[in-house]
Amino acid sequence: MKKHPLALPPNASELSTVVKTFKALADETRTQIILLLGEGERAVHDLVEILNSPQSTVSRHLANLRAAELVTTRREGTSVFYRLADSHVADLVRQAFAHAQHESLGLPDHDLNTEKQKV
Amino acid sequence: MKKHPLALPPNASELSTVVKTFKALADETRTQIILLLGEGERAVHDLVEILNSPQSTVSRHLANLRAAELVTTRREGTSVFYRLADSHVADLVRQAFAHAQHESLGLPDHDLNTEKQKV
DNA sequence: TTCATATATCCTAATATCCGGATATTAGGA
DNA sequence: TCCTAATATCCGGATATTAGGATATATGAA
Repeated sequence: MKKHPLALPPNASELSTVVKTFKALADETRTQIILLLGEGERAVHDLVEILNSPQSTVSRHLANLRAAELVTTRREGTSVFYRLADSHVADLVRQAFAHAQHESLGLPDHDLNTEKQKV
Repeated sequence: MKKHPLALPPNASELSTVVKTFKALADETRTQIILLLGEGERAVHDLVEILNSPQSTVSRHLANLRAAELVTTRREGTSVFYRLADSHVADLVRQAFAHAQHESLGLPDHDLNTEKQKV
């Protein structure tokens, strides 16, 4: 497959959307929620139990993901079920994890800090 | 293709790494830098010019990306060239952009807010 | 050594984000 | 209507992130 040159000035609106997505995923609890929802929808109280975190906290994170349009809700009685808005997000997170496993082969690069130890 | 169940309790260290990566990408300037480096290495002063942003600001963002181990440096004389640490990050960003383009088909979902307009 | 260029880091104020208890809000049942 | 379970939102304090000018550091040349 050819390597796209990544058209330079990225569409401002797209860039904004992308950054919002990354912001939404830049939190352990939220990333965990995405992983969980990758297995199927879940009611809030289930997530609260699984994550073992106060209800208000979980709800806040869910609201965050909702605002970023990464998840969707469905109400059934008094419960609200959350699910992924689409499969792409889960793919993104999976890919990030795949990459996280790879790393570790960290040749220290040019080592900017220890440039020359001032005594 | 089969759907992986996404092994539940994600390895704590991996989760941490993933979140660090997302945090690093959760900024417009830094995402733009990654896009630029996706085309090849660049010296800091070039990035400063392209991004039209103060040198200290660009350098700070580069340090951030360096800390997240997403980029690598190489010095040549007084200039420092930055490049992607590996191709995965660029893939991740590309994928995020692809997703950003897709969206827009936003059926309002269950619309939690406008549940019932209190007058 | 002195100077100029290119970078990195320091410092401070402004913002943003986070947590979680307290308090709404909503739905359904008695 | 009153009560309870399930959620969402509010609030205030703690922490983190950001921007950018000022300053320090590194490199090469004169």
